[in-house]
Amino acid sequence: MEAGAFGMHFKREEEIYGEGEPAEYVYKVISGAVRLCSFDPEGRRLVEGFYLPGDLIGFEDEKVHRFSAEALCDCELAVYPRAAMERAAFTDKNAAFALYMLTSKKLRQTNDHLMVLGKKRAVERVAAFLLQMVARSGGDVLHLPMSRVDIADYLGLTIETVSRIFSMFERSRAISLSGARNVTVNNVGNLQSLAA
Amino acid sequence: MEAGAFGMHFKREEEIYGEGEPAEYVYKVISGAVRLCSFDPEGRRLVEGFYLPGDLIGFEDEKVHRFSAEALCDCELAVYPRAAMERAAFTDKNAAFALYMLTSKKLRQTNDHLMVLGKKRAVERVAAFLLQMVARSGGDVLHLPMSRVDIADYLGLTIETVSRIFSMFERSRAISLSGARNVTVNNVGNLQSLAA
DNA sequence: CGAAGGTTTGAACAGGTTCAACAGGCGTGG
DNA sequence: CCACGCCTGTTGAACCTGTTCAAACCTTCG
Repeated sequence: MEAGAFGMHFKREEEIYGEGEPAEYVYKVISGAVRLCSFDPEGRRLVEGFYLPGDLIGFEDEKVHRFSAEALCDCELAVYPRAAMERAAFTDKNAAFALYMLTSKKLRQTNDHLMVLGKKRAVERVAAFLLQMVARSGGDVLHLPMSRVDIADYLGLTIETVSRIFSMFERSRAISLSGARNVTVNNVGNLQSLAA
Repeated sequence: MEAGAFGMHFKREEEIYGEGEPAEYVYKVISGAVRLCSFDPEGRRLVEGFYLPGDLIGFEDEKVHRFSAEALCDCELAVYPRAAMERAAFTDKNAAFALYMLTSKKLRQTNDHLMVLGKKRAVERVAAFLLQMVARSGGDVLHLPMSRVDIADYLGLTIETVSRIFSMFERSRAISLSGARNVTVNNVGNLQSLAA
């Protein structure tokens, strides 16, 4: 998998790959952050997820990307030709097994997301989102790389609802805000009980 | 994969396996229908999907089932020991690749479900559900094996909303009902435009 | 045949959306 | 380096979709 890898830079809001394009490469986020999203026939956008350094994208598709990938901020990616990976998966049992494990993990994450969109109220969704960011960044002080629109489209809500709930959390001292994107989570337990 | 397979029968509402149980077997639906579901900490139930003859369940988990599987009606399943499959996946490149393809397909389905729960209105969700049933049964005359509660928990709605929308579709002649579970889809195009 | 559970329907309610106006921060250019 | 302008985010109020609560109606299964 390391063979043939090369680095690539993308600027803020730049498209890494588009929905429907042939899946030629797999990418690993080195620095920065990426969002995956897709549009329904009415043009409504769903954000599938956010990807931080260490995360892999582009492998979940078989021939064609079912999401578009966009840089949330300037970022650096390692790029792997997909053909080589497929070939490896087809001949090397370890590669194929690794690919299965990867897809299986992605499926697990998607199922969690499904539970959030299917059964949680707005407050629970936002709390779950913040907890997820805390867990992934490994600290209580967050600099969110994504906008309110991105969060809303990820949680199946509107920007107004997300914004209101951020404000509500700040009033209840569960979080502190300094600017819209700098969030300190003061009380993880509090959020956990809100996330249900 | 065929080696070591055996058949098993389950009665209506019987549990095939439970959430959290070690994933010892993989099952293929031979006859009848199955639902996969899981519960959130508050006890709210999400139905992950419905499985009809030919469908495979239990393979998407690594060690422990993340869903429980229950028989919607009396049904017959082919059972494969999971250990053998894992072993095959670990040693046989074709088996591992097949498992990857299977998981990848499941992931694609889950992403579609995600779009429905994240971005569709109630009418669109019910229309999408009916269209999916038409596509899978291969005919316009459906006998739904699942209750309104199951449909509601699958679509992230309440039984009342589902029931009302079925009635609405009947009034608009898009479908005909004879009993709650016998649905004839009269106008697929109509539903498609409603599903957005 | 009768009881129990599932379904339909109605009416009131509420959470989240929509529409609208304002505030604030950030980047850009002077 | 500051000021301006735009874009993002916040807040408010009215509205609407879907929920909740409640009652009647099947229907199906023992």
